Amino acid sequence: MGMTESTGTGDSKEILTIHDVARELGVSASTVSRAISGKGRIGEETRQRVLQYINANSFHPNAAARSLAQSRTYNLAIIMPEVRDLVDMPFFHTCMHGAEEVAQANDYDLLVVTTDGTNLHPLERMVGNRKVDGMILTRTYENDVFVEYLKDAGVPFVTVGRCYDPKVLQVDHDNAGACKELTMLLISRGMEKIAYLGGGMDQMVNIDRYAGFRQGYEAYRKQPDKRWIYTDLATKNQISRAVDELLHLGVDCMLCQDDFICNEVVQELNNLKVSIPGGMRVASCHYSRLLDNYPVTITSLKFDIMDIGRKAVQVLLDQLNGKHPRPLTMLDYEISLKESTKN
Amino acid sequence: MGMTESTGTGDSKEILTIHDVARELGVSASTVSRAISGKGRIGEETRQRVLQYINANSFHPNAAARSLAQSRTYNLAIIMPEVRDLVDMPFFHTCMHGAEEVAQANDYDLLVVTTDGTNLHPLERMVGNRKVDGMILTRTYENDVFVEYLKDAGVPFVTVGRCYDPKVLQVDHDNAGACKELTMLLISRGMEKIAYLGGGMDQMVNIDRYAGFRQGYEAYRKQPDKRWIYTDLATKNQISRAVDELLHLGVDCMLCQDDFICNEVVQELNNLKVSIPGGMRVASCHYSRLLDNYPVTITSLKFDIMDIGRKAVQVLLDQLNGKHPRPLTMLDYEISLKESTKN
DNA sequence: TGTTTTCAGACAATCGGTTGCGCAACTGCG
DNA sequence: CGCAGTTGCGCAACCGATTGTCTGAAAACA
Repeated sequence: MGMTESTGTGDSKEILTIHDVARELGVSASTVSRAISGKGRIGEETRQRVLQYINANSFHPNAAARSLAQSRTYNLAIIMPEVRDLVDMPFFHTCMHGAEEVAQANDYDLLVVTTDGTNLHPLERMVGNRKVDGMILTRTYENDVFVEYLKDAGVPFVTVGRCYDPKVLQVDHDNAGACKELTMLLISRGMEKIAYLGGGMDQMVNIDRYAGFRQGYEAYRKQPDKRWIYTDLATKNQISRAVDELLHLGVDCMLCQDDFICNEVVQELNNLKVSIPGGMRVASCHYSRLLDNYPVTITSLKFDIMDIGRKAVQVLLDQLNGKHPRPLTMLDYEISLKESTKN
Repeated sequence: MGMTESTGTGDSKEILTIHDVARELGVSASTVSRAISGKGRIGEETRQRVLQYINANSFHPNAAARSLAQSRTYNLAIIMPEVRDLVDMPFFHTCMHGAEEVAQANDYDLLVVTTDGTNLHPLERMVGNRKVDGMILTRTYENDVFVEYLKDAGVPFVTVGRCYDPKVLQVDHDNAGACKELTMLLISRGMEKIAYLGGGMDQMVNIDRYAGFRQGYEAYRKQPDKRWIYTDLATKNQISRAVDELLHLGVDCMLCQDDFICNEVVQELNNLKVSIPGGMRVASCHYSRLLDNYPVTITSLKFDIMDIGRKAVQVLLDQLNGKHPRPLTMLDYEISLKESTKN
């Protein structure tokens, strides 16, 4: 009843425009627009009438038209590395879900873009396109091409993990601080000779963790022996060999840069029938499910990864809304003290 | 030299419009548009001149304007489950990357949307919004709310994995066929008593695999003993107990519904000091890196997960472009015959 | 050379919102 | 009762592409 001029087929795929709504309510399109946005002068009564109609008929303003008029897309892009190194992917994916959560809560949408880290084309297209209001870079290198490009294209963006340029918006966990605290804790528990097993020193996160380890020692005015320190581990074999050598050097504890290395270390110790923590103490600078498979629970640092994505979007939205967030956002961590370092 | 009327600040953040290009070349905007799209009447010479200018100045037509005019966004959405069950996430993420790959290759962008599988609001917004041309549903249930909603909203979409409605666009691996073939292969290798370890029978994929197992037996006009069959395994404990019981029943081989179950089975056999394949044969209906950790290599079915995402987008784009793809796309599999089933 | 056909390309309307401006009605105050 | 100030809302000009229609010139034909 009362359908004024619909085609009558009731095919349910009709999508309303702001003009339809206006006509139906006997007001002008601009009034409807103002009712929705809440901006401009509009009577409270009319506003409610419009809002009610809109909800009842589940009207949503056309995104393209809105974005053309406002020069704002309500889209963000998250730039992901290629699926090559599968070990790291869970990190990026978790991060992405965090980002998506906050984006959705703010009526933004999230575009995923995969790149090999060198090819600028996809980025150029998105920038020229104006398809997004801002971007999240999930992996950056020293003197990153993407960072440089976005900087002088004037596109708002935020990096996940520390960026070499301190002026750039960035969100990171306090890797250095966390590793320092963990190292100090181990020392305070009587471990004198702590070995460090790390690698991939071209990545910020690894640089920071290693720095934290050294700071932990320095805080006690001590120094680790050079022979206890590995910063170039890449393959499983290298890790096993390092474990062997460290056992011969008689270290008290093996501090592993990440869950992957820690996993190998524990397996190697198992192979060698070295018990944990009886024969050797082990700790990891990053927790993941990989460390759940052992009978002994592993002492580790816990970082909430989703939070990194959440915070990245929050900071980016602040930026877009003209607030001026501090460039560096540091996220909290948690030290999970378990059996593997009982002394 | 030769800059006609730029502001001269050279701030590099100026973004060209089609009109800028037109003015610069002394043609009309419509000519530029036609040069880009290749549609409509346009001289080859002019066309090249425009194209060249566009490339040189890396001009990209504004996405919002284009999408307003064409009623086409060149966006697709992929609907992902919440991060709850972490075991399954790699599947969805891999799938997503496949989708993104093909989308990008076709100048489409991919929006990620996370939902709990019941809340229609995000979907309604995207549909009303007209923010995407089509959607990919990564997880569907019996009588899925999303499927039903999209069907009668008339939005093009494709499901990853089989859908209860055969008319819906869907992409899946031939789970039933693969499991049938694997079962037959095992029987042909002399395994008479094959146990099946599965669970989660509310999911299409599990239903199909179990069906395939039965078909494999039927093809030989044989029947597995009821006591060899588990279709309700959920926890690690249940799996260990099943393994125990099956050992007592003296089965020849344990066929595991997925990598997760297989992992547990192998670990339990290890615990019980049962050697593979000496003491027991093991096969998995799904390969993953989980199965790489053992000294013995595991016979399994290999499905290329990225391919599912790729194919989903291809099919969806075909649909959008007016081709009429068959509703069901079956993807190929590979049987990886390894030591764990040597007889 | 005159007429018809072909073709390149300009003009203008359109997509569906947003927003500055102006007009009318209403308020309050002297 | 008159005038300034406020308020509610409509008009119309955008935003930057696409596309149907129209024109003028060149090509083809007689």
